[in-house]
Amino acid sequence: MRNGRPVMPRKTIYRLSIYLRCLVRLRENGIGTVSSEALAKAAGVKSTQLRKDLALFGNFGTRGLGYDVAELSAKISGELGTSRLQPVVLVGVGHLGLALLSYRGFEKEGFEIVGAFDIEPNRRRDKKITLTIRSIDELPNFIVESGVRLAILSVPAAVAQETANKLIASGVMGILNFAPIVLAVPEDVMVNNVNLAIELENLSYFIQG
Amino acid sequence: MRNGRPVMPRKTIYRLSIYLRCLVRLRENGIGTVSSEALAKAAGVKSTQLRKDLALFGNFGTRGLGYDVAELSAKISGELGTSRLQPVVLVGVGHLGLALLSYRGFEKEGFEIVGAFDIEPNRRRDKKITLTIRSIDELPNFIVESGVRLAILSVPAAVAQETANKLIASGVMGILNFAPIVLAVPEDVMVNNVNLAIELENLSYFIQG
DNA sequence: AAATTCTTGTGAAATTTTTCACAAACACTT
DNA sequence: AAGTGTTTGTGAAAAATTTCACAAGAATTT
Repeated sequence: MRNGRPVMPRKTIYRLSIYLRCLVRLRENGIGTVSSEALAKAAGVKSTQLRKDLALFGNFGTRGLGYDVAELSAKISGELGTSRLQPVVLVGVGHLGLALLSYRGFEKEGFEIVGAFDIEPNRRRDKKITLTIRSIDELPNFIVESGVRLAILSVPAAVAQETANKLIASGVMGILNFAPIVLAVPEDVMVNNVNLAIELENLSYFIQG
Repeated sequence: MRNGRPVMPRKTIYRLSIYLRCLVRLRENGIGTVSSEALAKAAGVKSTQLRKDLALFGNFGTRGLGYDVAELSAKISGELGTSRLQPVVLVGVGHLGLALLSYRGFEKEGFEIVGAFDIEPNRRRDKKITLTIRSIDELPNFIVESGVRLAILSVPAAVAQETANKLIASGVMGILNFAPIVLAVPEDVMVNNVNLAIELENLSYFIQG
């Protein structure tokens, strides 16, 4: 258990995110009710898996009818904790970091980048952005004062571990890591890695033939 | 089996990529031999898992000593099919696509973006890039003629499916998909999804408390 | 060269995750 | 209001993945 709720497998949480996006799309299309079969198909999973996933935190369906799109959206959203806007800091404003800052998708999905940091805040950057880029030195204070718990780490591999250490020391609990190394962190800190080269390598293996 | 080789689980392939990166780092540090215990620790897995993973395609270790870093690197690299440079096309040159083009990390990892396509190739872009951006109309011919099998898809969600269809019709077998939708593809086509909002949502769930 | 230490490779056990199969519950039709 | 059809929720089975435990092999020491 975790805060009185059952801990759900990480895979289930990923799938809940996918279900939620499908539900949002259904709602945009004015669809009020959906069966597990239809929703599962949209999400690319089996219907039994969808039902098992949902069963982990409640019974929301109506037999013979399906799920109420709006209600299920709200339940999943509540479960994921994305009901309200989540603040995030971004550390490392190179090519990738800059793109993430420019990417307007996050806010639509419930996340707001409230601070951007770089070792060289005044370095020349081609793109115009609205958010001020601060020095890494300001990072600890900013995190402590703002209470932000999530960070996007897009610094070079060579400094990723030390930067992560700073983030954690200041109170960050979750790191979305783009640096191609395995970060060593305390077990109550969560790291999700995004490594594009590994994803390509993976594709490359499976299409050989 | 797959071309006479045993098919390995997708998870194993991901881990092989991670092992390979750790090995490269070890070699850079002049380390010639490594035990499964040490390598597993660097990769963030258990040593038995590492050994099981390797056992799927050969026996490379020396009991009492460990693995030869250079030899194991070569074996994994060969298995993953990353021994030679892999060509990739990039479709959709918006914020994210542009960042990926600027990102010099791919070439270092064995991939080369040989073509970039956008529905609006001459749209004003802040960043300077060396690669010519072509019209989407040229996409099918380019893929057929160049024989590229891998694509990075960074177009808006609304046109992702139809763009994927074009790619597949021209012969693309693997798609790294950044659009936040589940693509419907034939079963011999492989899709890896990268969805940053979902990764953040996932972190957000696990740090609540 | 025997003993000791280390480390791999692997069968078996444990765990996790997915899928099956179907009773129970509800909607809709007649 | 009974009958028919649909869809959920779930116990049980199956499959996949991870971990354990240890024999076997090789290096190193004595």
